[in-house]
Amino acid sequence: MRVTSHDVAAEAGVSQATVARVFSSPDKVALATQKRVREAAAKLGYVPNAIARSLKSQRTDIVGAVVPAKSEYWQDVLTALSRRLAEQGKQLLLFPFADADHVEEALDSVEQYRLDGLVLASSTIRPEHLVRMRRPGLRVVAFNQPAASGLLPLVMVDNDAGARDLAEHVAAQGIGTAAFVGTVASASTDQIRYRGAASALADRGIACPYVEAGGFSYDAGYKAAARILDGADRPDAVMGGSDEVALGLIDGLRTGGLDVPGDVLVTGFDGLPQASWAGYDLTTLVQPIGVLVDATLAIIFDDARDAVQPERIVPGTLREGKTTRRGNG
Amino acid sequence: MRVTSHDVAAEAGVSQATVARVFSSPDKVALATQKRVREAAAKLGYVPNAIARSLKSQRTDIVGAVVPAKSEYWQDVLTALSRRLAEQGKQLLLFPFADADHVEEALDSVEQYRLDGLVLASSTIRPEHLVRMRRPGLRVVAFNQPAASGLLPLVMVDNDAGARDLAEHVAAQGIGTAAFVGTVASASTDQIRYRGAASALADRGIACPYVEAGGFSYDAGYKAAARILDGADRPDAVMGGSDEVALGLIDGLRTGGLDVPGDVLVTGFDGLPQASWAGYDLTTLVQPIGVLVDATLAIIFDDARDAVQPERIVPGTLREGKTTRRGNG
DNA sequence: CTTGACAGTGCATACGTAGTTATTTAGAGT
DNA sequence: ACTCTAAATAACTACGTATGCACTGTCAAG
Repeated sequence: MRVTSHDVAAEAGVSQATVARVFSSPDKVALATQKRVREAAAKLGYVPNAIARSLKSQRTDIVGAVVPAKSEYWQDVLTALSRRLAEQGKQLLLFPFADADHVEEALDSVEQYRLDGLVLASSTIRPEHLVRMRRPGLRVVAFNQPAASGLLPLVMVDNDAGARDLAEHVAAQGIGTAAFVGTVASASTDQIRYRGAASALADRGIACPYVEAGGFSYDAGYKAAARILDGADRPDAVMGGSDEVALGLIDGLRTGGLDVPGDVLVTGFDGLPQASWAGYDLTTLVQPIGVLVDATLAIIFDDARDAVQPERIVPGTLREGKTTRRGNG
Repeated sequence: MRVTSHDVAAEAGVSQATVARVFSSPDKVALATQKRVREAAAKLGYVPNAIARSLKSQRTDIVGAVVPAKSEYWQDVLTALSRRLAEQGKQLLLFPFADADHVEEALDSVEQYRLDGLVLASSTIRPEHLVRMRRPGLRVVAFNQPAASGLLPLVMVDNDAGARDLAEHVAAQGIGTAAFVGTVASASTDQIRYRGAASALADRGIACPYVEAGGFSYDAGYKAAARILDGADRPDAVMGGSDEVALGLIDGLRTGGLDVPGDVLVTGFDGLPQASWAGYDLTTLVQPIGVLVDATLAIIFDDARDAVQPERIVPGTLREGKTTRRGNG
């Protein structure tokens, strides 16, 4: 049998309402009474029931996150998100989906919970799904999802500027040709990153064809490397659409007998921990995950309910690794 | 204003009870009535309130997981866990903790939710914390946590057999000396893995001193490599206490000028995706995460409430990579 | 035609809390 | 001593659903 606030009230000789106040708004209860209630609670092993609290208060103190089940990048985001929430006494409820076709199911279960907020991650969530989540009383934030612009409050890294930074850095190493190996062509982040990079390279007279890896994974990058090796003219630099793809590219190119960075320069995007590993030391654009997460939570918990959709574009940081360090210069 | 089952009932011309039954036990409602109710629900945009359901039914359909905030291995476990739960219409609530000293806080918030089950992950959770979680009505399972044996239902990979398999495999490559680089000496998995490996090696007359990396991370392994390089007699093989540490070791040894596997063989433990990456191709013991997760959920949701603490020890699989492939043989 | 079984439905209630309103108590001013 | 006010507490209700119980109607067996 669970111990309820009524039991504690009886033990302490006060009303249930007083017990509730001790745990939710202690400043309204006399100090002596508080002490008595807390002692009774401790004696009986009372713990407030969050479910009942949520039903009454219409706040769950839970933020949901709709994320792809498999992705290194999102793991880091979720870690940061859940830690920040935990600091505020809130929790993170996961709604993973296997692939784009299963997003709908995840969203169905989201609606059952009266979440305080919802983070929509993954650029593979389609616009019609995004709009569907616009419900009164639910603060939704699209995370790193350019396609949500104008539809939902949005927080993302500056993909365009980041891609340009990377491209300029690569160009400065004195390359003649380049290639961009994207993840999935339909992903909106992919498109922006490619356009940014291609545009910056074009300004320097360097062509940059687009190659689709066909996935967000290491494997996709690894396989794409083979296609680049088989191609007629090998580029001097390969820009990966994400770190995962870039790491696969590096291993794929090296397996094919090329030296990175000796023969080919490689860049990534995201700033995964693995990108910093000594075996790769990848030049990449590090996303300021902490800043992004803070901005996300600010939108969710900000009392000022803006009429306009807030949109936060946060700059990333170029991290120079040895994958773009040519020769011994 | 939220749409409730009462609103739907009014719209469909039935009682609230019937609406509730349509969504929770449809077989008790006539098909014609069901259709009418569902149409009314669709028209009004009704979605059952999971909070209220939980309060009444005393089931949340939510499983909690107490996990360390930073760890590659647990990410994979959580992914598998949340996917399996999603298939059953259940959700995963995360309770991450930064380090062992913050476990208490995580457990405090666990108690507020009336979870259907709780997965305690991480070998750094202390026994006193484990026991505290034994509460009526809450199904707790210790995941890969040997120290929980006898205290809580337990699911884990066979660390001892796995370590022996790895050790025997390494020994078969014809090594003379070895070293075991553990993660954190106080972790119970670490101890079992070391003893298993050392015992198997001792049977073949190979000594295997223990080196503590001091952490579960790549960095810890990377730094431990320096200590091995500085040591008087360099071992022919280094066994990592986990894949993360082993990957750090490899890069650390290579940075120090050694060839892996040419000069030193390296093994890991866990079977991380990164261990299969071509750049490493680490020999490791792959944990059957799917089996472990299934066993965990079976304990949580099995109606048969055993008097005895169930204990499932699942064998892992040796994965031979090139880090233990000597020369060209 | 009666009876019993049973599917289908409505009524009423309870889950445990938070907040609203009403009541008591204490303290200060004259 | 007597009001007046503010603080502290109690009584009560609602949050939205699930479920036991009672009731109605249908159908088959006797």
